[in-house]
Parts: sequence; C-alpha cells; structure tokens
Amino acid sequence: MVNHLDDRLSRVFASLADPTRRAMLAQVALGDASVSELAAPYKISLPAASKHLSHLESAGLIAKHKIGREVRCRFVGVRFKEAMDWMSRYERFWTDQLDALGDYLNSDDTGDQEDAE
Amino acid sequence: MVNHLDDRLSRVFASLADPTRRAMLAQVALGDASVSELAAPYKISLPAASKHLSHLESAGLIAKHKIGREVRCRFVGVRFKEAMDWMSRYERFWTDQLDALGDYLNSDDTGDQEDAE
DNA sequence: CCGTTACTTTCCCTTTTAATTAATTAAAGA
DNA sequence: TCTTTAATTAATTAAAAGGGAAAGTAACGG
Repeated sequence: MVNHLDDRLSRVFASLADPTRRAMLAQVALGDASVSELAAPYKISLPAASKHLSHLESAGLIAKHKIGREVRCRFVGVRFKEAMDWMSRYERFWTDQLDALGDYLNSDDTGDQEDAE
Repeated sequence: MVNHLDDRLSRVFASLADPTRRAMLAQVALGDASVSELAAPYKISLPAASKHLSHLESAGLIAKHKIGREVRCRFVGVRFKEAMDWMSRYERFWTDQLDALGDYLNSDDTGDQEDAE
C-alpha cells in the first residue's frame, strides 16, 4: 500500500543504485545514443545492457525512440527532478549547522563532550 | 573495479530505494530516535527494522549512538549531500529548455542532431 | 526472399535482499 | 540475582535482481 510518488521514487533510486546504469545515464546525458552504443563501454552482454536500459526507462529516466532498426535513448528529466526535489527536503542538514547542533544535543548525557566524528 | 565514490553512491541510492527506509529517514530527520521508536510505525518485526537502520548506517545516512540499552539514531548529511551533488550534474535537463529541445530534435525523423551543451 | 544487423524476450542460474522466528547480548531495576 | 527491556545476531526461507545463452522479432541491404 504505497502511493504513486513513493513508488516512482523507489524505482528512480533503485535505478540509480547500479553503477552501470548511472554510467549509461551519464552517456545518454551527453547526447542521444542507441542501445548498442550504450552497451559498448561495458563487458556485459547486449541483453544485459538492454535490460538496464529498460529499467531506466520504466523508472522514467530515459525514453526510447525507434528509428529504423535502431532504438535511440534520450535523457528525461522529470523523474530525476522529482527525486531531487524529494531529497532537497534534507538540505538543511548540511546548509545549516543543525547537524553539528544535533551532535551537541545528543552528547548531553556525558556532559562536556566537544568532539565531532 | 569500482571506485569508492561510485560505491558510496550505490549504497546511498540503494538505501533510498526502499520506502520503509525513506520513511525512517524522514522520522530521524525530525529528531533523534531509538530503534524501537523508528520501528513502531511499521508492521515489520524489530529485527527487520534494525536491519533497515543498519543499512542506512552503512550507507552513511544515519549514525547510531548507544545510551544505556537504547540505540539512538541521528541523521547524517554528508553522504546525502554527496548523492545530491552527483545528481545536480543533470540539473540542466530541467532548468534549461534542453529537455524540450531534445524532444523536438528527436521527433524530427531526419535523425541526427549535433550535440548541444 | 535471404542473410545480416539491432534489439528484445525467454529461460535458466547464481547472488542478493528482505522478512520471520528463535536465540543471544547487554543494561536496568526489583 | 533474576527478570524485563532494548536491540542485535543467527538460521531459514522466499522473492527479486542481474547476468548469460539462445531463440524470436523487425528492419534494411542485396
């Protein structure tokens, strides 16, 4: 019982959790590329690469467009932005000193601890 | 074969890919909490919750601090920021009109366009 | 048509992940 | 010390992820 935003976030983050998929995404961001072009840099098989790209597509991070017998992939920003927007709600943890403040508040049992990790 | 940054990104994104872990992180961000407190809102067992928290900890998103027999968890921003920094390299895909431009260029069946950056 | 190129799908296998119950450690408190 | 509370570890199991080989589909080139 999860809402749709939650579901989309899960798929986007799961896609980004794989280094091959992140690298493929980086390549697509440089400009449209075919499945073969995106598979080439890695030692994995073409079917494996194709599956990674399908994963990225169902997460909404890329879109496929068939031209003749080639399938061109293009970066799509919407879901990526959605994930970043979700993440930015934690931005205060490194823009403010609240991280350090929390650290201080938690050391109250031992009294005067002045150290950070 | 993978560098450490890549490895850390994989762990952070894998952590964020789970809705329970995202919810736990949201709760921790509201203020420190014990393992039991973080487990309470969900129908999962305490060991299951404890493992989710260990997952978040090894991704560097939270830190544990033992007080008596309680283990308090607190939000840690560094890895979170690192992931957001990595993501922000794609920001141009929604801040510029390049997404729409790419869309336009791709709907033109003349095929190739030169790379814009 | 036929063969080749560009993918995708299917099947199968191995590894990882996630969940549960039961056992264990560790700190309080009566 | 004996019991309760807090959390982790262990053992087991089920499901999902990721990869390869091989078959299937679809477009192009002769």
